[in-house]
Amino acid sequence: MSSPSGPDIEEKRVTKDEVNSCKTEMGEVKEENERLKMMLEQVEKDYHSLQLRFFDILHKDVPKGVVDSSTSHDETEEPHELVSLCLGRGPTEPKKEARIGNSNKPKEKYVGTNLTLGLDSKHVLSKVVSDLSPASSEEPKEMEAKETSSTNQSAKVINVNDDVSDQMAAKRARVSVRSRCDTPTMNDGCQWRKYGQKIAKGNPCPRAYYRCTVAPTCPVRKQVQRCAEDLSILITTYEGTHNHPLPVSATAMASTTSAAASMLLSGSSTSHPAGHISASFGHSPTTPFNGVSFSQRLDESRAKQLFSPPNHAPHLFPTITLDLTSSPSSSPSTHNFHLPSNPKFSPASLNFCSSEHNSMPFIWGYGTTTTPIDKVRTRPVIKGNQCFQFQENNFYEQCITNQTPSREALAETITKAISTDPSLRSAIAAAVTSIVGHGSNSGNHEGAENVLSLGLNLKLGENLQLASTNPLNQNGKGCLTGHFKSLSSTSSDAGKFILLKPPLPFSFSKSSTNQINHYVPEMNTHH
DNA sequence: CGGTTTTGACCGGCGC
DNA sequence: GCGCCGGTCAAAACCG
Repeated sequence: MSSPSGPDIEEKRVTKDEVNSCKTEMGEVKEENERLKMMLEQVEKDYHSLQLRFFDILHKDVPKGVVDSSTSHDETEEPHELVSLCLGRGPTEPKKEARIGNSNKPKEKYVGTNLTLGLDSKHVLSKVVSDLSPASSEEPKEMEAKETSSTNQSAKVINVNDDVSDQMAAKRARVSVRSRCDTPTMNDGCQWRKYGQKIAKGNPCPRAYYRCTVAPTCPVRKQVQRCAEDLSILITTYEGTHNHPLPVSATAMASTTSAAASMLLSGSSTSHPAGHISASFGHSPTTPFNGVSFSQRLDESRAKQLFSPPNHAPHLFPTITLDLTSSPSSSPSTHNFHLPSNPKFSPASLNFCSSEHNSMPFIWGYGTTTTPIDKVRTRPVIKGNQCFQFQENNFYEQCITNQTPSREALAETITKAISTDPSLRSAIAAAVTSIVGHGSNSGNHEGAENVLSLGLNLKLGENLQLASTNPLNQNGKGCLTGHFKSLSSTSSDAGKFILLKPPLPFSFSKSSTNQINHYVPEMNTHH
């Protein structure tokens, strides 16, 4: 009783060993944190340089008077509201636009500056959106002017850019999303009303036309059609600009498409004025690296093969396609879409492919339809919305097997990609700035570091929380319904989960497991 | 009863 | 000028 027995000593040794191992673990974690900090700093630097570049480009390329008046105003008019989506331009009625466009020969003047597919938070995002496209910042104003007819500022903007906006009105960017989906339509969180259906030439499947009914004046439309080559693939093409706050699930979709669009914009307006942007993430053979592969290429034939929206009329608008279909055993190029391409506006293409998930993958920010929290915990690397798909499965495996070099490799690869790929940078900038702006406007001056971490934007999360209660979001059908329903439902975990998911197309993770452990409790504070 | 879907008609652009 | 085609309209049907 008095002297410690053998087992006791053994226990002490064990605990000492445990302590030591914990210490070493702590050390490793610290090192990892340092690495991640470095990575964040690098991304931050890239972001800032990108921002500067945007300003430079704008000052050079954009006609005078287009940008300035629209960027610095009415941000103070409204409190920090919900993030709303701008997909293209839609201030005027389509028919009117078409007529205006005809008179002005818009097709010859397609430039990136007039394309608006960006987040349109009334002030948060104006910075980047206006950077990407001056028209975008004036767009909501035009709409407000239409609706209220009393906003002087809006009138000013319209007057200043009358010609420009008229031309732009006829030149809207489109975002086409290809996804595997069994249901007739993909539920993207918005409320749509079907107003027409046509059987397009070359595709036995009818094309359905939908109009956004969240707001009566919302000009956004979408077309839904199954791919003739693969009926399991649903192609949804968005066109127009929401002029109302969006439900949470819609913002997720919106930011995804807007990021893709900004990629299109930057690519078409700066680097590749004439052309095809075909950025492929996930299966590119060019830089396969620890399961991470980035590539950007100007491969016309491939772009045509893969990404041309099916049977669309000659594209009056530049179109970017997000390919969310997966091709588990082969590269996306094994999809053989022999589709007409537009001679005037070649489609820009993004390919977000995962190697395994085959329906609406992380692009929406939720890796799985079931118990996302559990997934996060059991798969430590997942940061939720890794929307530029880093072939996450391979990545998981490596990380799970403690191949830390893969993380560094990832950081390196990401950094390289960001620093060398202007399109990617612009897309990232759009996404990041949307959060930065939001955070700063709401008094959270934690900066880009916060922005770049996962689920960091609490203010945004709050907004989303409000939005998630929006009954408009209850379409109850579509292949994303499972995601969004569960995420916005009252069921605790899933609902909480979405609140901290920034509806962004990008997510940069600071760390792995421990990050998430911090992350999850934070979510609860908003519930 | 209000909102949505269906579906044939209509319109405009484009190519020949 | 004509026909083809994509996109939209709008009345009727449908649904909760």
